[in-house]
Amino acid sequence: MAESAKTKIDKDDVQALQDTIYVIGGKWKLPIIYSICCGNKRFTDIERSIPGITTRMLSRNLKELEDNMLITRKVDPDFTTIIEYEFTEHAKAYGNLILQMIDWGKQHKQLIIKENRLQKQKTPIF
Amino acid sequence: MAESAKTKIDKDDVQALQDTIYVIGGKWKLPIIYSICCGNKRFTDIERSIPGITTRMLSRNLKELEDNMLITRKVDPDFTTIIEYEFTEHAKAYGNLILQMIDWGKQHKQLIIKENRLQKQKTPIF
DNA sequence: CAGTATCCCTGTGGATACTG
DNA sequence: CAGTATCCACAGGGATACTG
Repeated sequence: MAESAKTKIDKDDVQALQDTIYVIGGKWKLPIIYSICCGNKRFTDIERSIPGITTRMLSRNLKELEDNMLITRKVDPDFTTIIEYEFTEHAKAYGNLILQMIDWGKQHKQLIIKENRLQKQKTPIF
Repeated sequence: MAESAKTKIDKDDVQALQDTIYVIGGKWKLPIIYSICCGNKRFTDIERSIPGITTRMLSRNLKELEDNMLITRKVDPDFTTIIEYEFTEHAKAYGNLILQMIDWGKQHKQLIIKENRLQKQKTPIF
């Protein structure tokens, strides 16, 4: 009984975190979500708004986001070349998180730069 | 001037999001952070608390989190086999985000299950 | 415009064995 | 206890070219 408190954690929570990262993980998911957040709806607009993304990556990631019901893909009934991506209601509950991640990322960058920790990184972020 | 509003997005924000996902991305980072959040401090405790993680993955990810200054590694001056991982102050500002991600992950899971979208996933999460 | 198709490379992660 | 070392598989991602 004198055993030091072995803290257990909720396995469901671990699973939830892994699910979350599975859905929004990878290099492009958050930027794409953010771009749509900002009002971009069409493929080429989203593509142009995100520096460095390729059509292939955009296409794949849009599909995955659609599979995970974060966005919907709508084809214009008259002009089938007009396709618009929009958030689902479910995804909108997520917007706040994104803003926080942006904030956190910026703060983090400042910190890392200030502390001159760049050398220790195998794969520097910046 | 009749051009439809081409929405631009803040490139710095995109970068911040990519930095964030770089730091906390991958399968194990969030679970590890969460485990430490829950009070686990030592290697073996953390390892046991996260289902499926291997020593290799834990070791690597702890090191990366340390490089990114989210945690500190403290060696007991008397017992060098006692090593404790703790959050930096910087990382604590992050706790709230984690709780939100757990929440979101759980909600998302419910939704996906309800909508019977599982079949459409190439790599089912659940 | 809104994507596919190919090819190729790297990094992440898993399995297993070993160590100060 | 707290890790390394090795080997290997696969998915994510980049470059480039092509299409309805």
